[in-house]
Amino acid sequence: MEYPEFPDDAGYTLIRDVLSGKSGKSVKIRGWIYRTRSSGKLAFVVVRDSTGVIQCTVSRDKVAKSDFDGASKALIESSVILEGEPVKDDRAPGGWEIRASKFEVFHFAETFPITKDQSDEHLLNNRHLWLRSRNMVSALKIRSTVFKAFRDYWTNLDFTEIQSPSFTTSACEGGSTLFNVSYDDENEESGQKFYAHLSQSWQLYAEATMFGLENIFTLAPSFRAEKSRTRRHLTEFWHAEVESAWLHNHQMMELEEGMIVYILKEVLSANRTELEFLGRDVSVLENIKAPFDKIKYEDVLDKLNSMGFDLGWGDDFGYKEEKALTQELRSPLYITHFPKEKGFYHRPDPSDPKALFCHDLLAPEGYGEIIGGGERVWSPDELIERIKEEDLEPESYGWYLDIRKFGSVPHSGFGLGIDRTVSWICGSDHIKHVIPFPRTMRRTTP
RNA sequence: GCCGCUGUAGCUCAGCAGGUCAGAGCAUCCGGCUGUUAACCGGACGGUCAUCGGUUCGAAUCCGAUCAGCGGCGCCA
Repeated sequence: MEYPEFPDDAGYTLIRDVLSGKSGKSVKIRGWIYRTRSSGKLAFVVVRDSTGVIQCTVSRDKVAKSDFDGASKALIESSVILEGEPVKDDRAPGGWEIRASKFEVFHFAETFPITKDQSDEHLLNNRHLWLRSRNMVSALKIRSTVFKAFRDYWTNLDFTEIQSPSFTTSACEGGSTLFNVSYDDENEESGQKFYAHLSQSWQLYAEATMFGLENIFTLAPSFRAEKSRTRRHLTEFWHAEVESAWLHNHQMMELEEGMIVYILKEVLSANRTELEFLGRDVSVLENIKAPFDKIKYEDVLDKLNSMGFDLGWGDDFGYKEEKALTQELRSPLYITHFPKEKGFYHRPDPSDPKALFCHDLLAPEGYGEIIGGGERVWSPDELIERIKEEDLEPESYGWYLDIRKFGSVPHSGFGLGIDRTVSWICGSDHIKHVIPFPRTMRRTTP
């Protein structure tokens, strides 16, 4: 295969600008073939770039023979460079087309494995190619805005972004969902089963880092070896977490509301086209305003029981319960004051010690939990007591307990599941549709 | 960990009371068409029916095991 020289690097027009009618009389476009049809004298080549798709007509009488031959035989995903006149034409999908005067196929693609007949499995096996699809491109643009908005919101509040390790020996959730990392040769000699775990959350590290910086956040992957096979779970997911000194649970909740509203505002302003391409009902997102409804755990029990469930104090809400609560909602919902068994690190409410100063934020429309957070236990003695109550060993929390011995203060924090949030914003039916290379229990490739 | 499902051509699937059942559409290739909207017309190419074993005169079809994958639950973000 002979490759052409590296083409001119200037003078190209984005397809988005051609479609908006802003371009001049003649434009140069570069991109990839999205669809193609041809007859003996006329080829219709729909070309995409990262900003859109546009139909190009290549007429045998109006271009060099080699250009027409190339346009006729090039397969989907061939890369092309073309010049021509933009024309408003209702016969073209999108309302505009380019009548080509030059049409160069930069690289003839082999037969693209993804055609109109698609299955989940095939698209996952060919994820490295499916990333070119308008679905993936739209979702990833929205995802990028969510990351940026999260970062901007907390930076504007003077929070400091920090990084915590992914290799750790501390568990913050149950040990059953920890990934083990081996250090091959050394393990065999020492008899050690593993070298470290992969982090499930930055929280323990955040509480240590907080004492210097006071207000901090991070954007990082977390790892959970759950055997979960649902549309809401990944084994490697992106975790946006915040920790703040001198802050009560209810104050943290207010900041979170502001964050959600800010993220939505940014996405609506930057990604309306993408939301609409994905078929999202944008009005739902437009109508979300703070403050969100807040309901205590024990009141949720009553509400669910009145809907036909049979729950008592201490029972957890499964997805069925979450779905029942959020299916008809159009705005996020807070649940607070969970039973203290939910987490040893959350601070019990002094006026109701069986319940915690903590909260979950449930996304509406049946999407369910996207945030878990709360006020942390700050008294060293109380923390040790809580660890023992939960049948955990204080010895395994050595340095985490240590930080409480030196000027402990009240503080709160939360974790936001970014992928779940993007999934909700996109109106996606599966979390794996909004991350480039999803990782689940049975898929680590491509 | 538990429950359920799937595996037949490159892709999507049909065929499964066992006996011309190796099929269709799409893709690809060849031919045709000056306006197509993942077009249309004609032709060609294409499969150890996931793997291994069993039942049977005979297995894509029934049974078992294995492998791969998908969905849901519990748990969580």
